Amino acid sequence: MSSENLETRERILKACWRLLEENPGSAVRMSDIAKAAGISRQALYLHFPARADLLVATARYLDGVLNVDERLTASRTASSGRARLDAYIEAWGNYIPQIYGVGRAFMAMEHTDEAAAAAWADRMQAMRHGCAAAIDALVQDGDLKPGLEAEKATDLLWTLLSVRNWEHLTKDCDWSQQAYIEAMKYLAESTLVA
Amino acid sequence: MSSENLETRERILKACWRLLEENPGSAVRMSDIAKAAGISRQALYLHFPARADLLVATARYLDGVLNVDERLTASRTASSGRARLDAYIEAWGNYIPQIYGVGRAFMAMEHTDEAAAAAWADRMQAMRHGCAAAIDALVQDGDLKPGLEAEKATDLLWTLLSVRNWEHLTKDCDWSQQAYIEAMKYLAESTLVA
DNA sequence: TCCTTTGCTTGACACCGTGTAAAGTTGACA
DNA sequence: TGTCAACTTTACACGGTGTCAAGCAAAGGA
Repeated sequence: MSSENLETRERILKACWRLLEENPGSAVRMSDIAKAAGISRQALYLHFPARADLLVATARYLDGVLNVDERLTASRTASSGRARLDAYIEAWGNYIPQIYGVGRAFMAMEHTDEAAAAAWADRMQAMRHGCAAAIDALVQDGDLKPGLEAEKATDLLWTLLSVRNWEHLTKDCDWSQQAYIEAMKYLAESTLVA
Repeated sequence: MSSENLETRERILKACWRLLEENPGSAVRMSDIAKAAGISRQALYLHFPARADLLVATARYLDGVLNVDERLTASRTASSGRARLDAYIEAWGNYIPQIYGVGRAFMAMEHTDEAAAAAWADRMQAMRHGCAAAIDALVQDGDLKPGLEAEKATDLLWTLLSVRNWEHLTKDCDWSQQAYIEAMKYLAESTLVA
């Protein structure tokens, strides 16, 4: 039964993920997810007491399936600060499209749901740590732009690499993923690197 | 009666503006606005058939009161392309905080309300024209970064100057307005100007 | 003076999506 | 046989938007 439980749970998470990927932005309701998972709406609430909880679980599930840690730690092995910055931009920038559906759902809820806002802010804070580490590597090499504090540089990189900016460039401006990555590298390099 | 009508309308718009400024992000309901304007909720619907219409009218009202055109056209008189870029960043960047309340309300509605999304997209498109004009001035001077197409440069500037980025830096990163303006000028100059 | 129109009020209600509550069904397993 | 766990069905409360209908008060013209 407990295994059945886990199977159902995973079916829910997969369904949630799929629906969010398919309709990024448009409202995906609890009833839609339940239907897609092949269970009743109420069974869904037995597994996840609130919509925000389901989103958080889906995000964690994605982290596991997509191997975030591995992707992002790859950038840590870079030899120089510059290389590390590039690797980080590439890793994170290519991760965004895969979490975009869930991220968009979080961002839509942010305005109304305190828990969702906190969960998303938390994930973005974790991303900021990656930015800080990349900037730190630059500092170690003495390659941070002169006159720029590490803290400010981190904030700038964090802002540049926001999901919103990715959305804006790839959706509103119709840029390719590759063009986005290259632009981010260019922006980061020309504003943060000595 | 017609003058009374206009007075009421303006009272509504002012109340709406004030409430959105005071509670940026938090939910401002139609009933809140009606109460603040000193009328019944239904009278509010007599003036504005839907929440989105009220937001649109409030935005237009702000444009008039705050003299957007004058602010933004000031940048057109700049002597050089570089100066014009700086002037535009300053004008728009200092305009953002004043429209932030309304903007935030629009952005919160974007996900659910088609009309609101279109209205906000329209306003942002107008802002893009300003970016395009600034980039064009750079091109005229032969000062656009070599290898960078005008279209791409416009998209980049448009993205950099998004309300989201202003929000991120001043709210999430706790930057001062001045620091924001300077950073934007720095980013634009070092990535777009030859 | 009466009558119409205008701008508003009060009160009720439908709709939608989230979340809660309660009672019933099914199958595994001791 | 009985219990428990996972799930189902049905029903409902709540909050916010938007609609509908009836009524009221004051301005202004005949």
